[in-house]
Amino acid sequence: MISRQRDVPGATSAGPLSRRALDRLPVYLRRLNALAAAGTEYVSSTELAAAAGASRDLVRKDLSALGQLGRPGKGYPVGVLEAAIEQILGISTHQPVILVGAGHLGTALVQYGGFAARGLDVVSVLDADPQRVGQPCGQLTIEDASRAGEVIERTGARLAILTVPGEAAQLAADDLVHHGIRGILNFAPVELEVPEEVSVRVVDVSAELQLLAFHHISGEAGSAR
Amino acid sequence: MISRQRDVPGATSAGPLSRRALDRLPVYLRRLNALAAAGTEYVSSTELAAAAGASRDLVRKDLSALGQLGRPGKGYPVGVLEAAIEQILGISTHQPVILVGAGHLGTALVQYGGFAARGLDVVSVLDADPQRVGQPCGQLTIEDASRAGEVIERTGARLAILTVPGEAAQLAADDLVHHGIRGILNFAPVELEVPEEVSVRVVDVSAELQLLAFHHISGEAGSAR
DNA sequence: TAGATTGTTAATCGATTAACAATC
DNA sequence: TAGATTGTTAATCGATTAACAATC
Repeated sequence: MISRQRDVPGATSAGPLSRRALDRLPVYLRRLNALAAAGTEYVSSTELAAAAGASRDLVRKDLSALGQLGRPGKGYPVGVLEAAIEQILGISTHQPVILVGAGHLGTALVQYGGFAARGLDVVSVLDADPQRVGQPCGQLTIEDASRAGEVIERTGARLAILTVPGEAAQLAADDLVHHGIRGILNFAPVELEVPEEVSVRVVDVSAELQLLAFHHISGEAGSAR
Repeated sequence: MISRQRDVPGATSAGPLSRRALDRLPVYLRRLNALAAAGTEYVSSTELAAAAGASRDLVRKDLSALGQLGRPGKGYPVGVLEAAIEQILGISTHQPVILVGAGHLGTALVQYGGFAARGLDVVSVLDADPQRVGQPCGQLTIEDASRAGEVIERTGARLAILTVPGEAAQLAADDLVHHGIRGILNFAPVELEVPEEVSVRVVDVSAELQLLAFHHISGEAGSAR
């Protein structure tokens, strides 16, 4: 179940990125974006550590996997580090994403806007409810979910956000995969069965809140990340 | 930064639960709920493993921390295991939760319904926009975020879901903590600074999607959980 | 009994922290 | 130079897997 370690395609050079390190890259990147906007030139591992809730040793370890980007005594050049992480995460290549399930959650995500800054374009919203088809959702118009094949072909999307009810999720996923989707961000509280070559990430909101409640009850403190 | 290991208060007996094991409990529970509803009496570690995307050895290890609940040759009694996990996660004690930020995402979560089954009641929705105050949101009526103190006192909530824009998140969190909130589920793409005794869990949707895109590009396969 | 499956210990693996020389 | 901070190796820690006797 644990991902096999594998070389990162676009990596400048240097060592392997652990699975956990990879999870932290977007967090570092968010901070770097803010620092770049503010015109800051260098950032220390200590500062990035505070932003990510990690130790500074860990930050240095993570970043050393991208190459020798830092300058002893000064820190890491913001722009260079930003570019290196963006390259690893493939942001330069703008990627089309489709969203299936135009309920409140789907609508929230379409309007969220945070995707564009990360190289991801929501190019189509689909829904199975004929009543919703044709209605606006953000800047887009809701399309018929039964036409997912056409939409995927037209947009070239390989990623999908799935915000349909739990009982509809597996069928929807099957359809998406059948038509070429290779990565699914699943908001339905259901474990999807997909072919080996398809990646799935699960966002289970109630599980998160339940664990938070547990942490709270048991007196656990601090960032429960 | 890593949570200190600590004895679980309501634990029947038995060993310590690792942080990762704790994360898996809600997943097991979801499956157990379904099995119980179907009238199944016993479930094997193999079946739970398939549902959770873990190995069956790991499932047995996790569950052994709850006590010797299984029967060799038969499996785990569904009802007993269900009750044990619910007790650990504190579901029996229904907990009030408030939600701050009644945009699309907040509305989606209020209407989501999956919380109730997990012992969590969304008892109030708040928003800072005077235009929204007084309007309905699911079964509730939106209240004024500036009155968070009164609401928290009235409802006794110690948990909050934060679905406000990123730039408003820290101020909102400060206010909530000031009025007694001790756990925050944060959807804003911002690292919150909170006192040590407050727990925060972050749900960063665009980071998840970005990582998914990365997995996809780099040809990584399978459940990227 | 034979087959299945648990609970637990030991072995492995991966990730984090500690330490420190090298460098600005 | 002195102080700060990186990059990297070794030590520690925690989590997962493997193995197997005990039990239904």
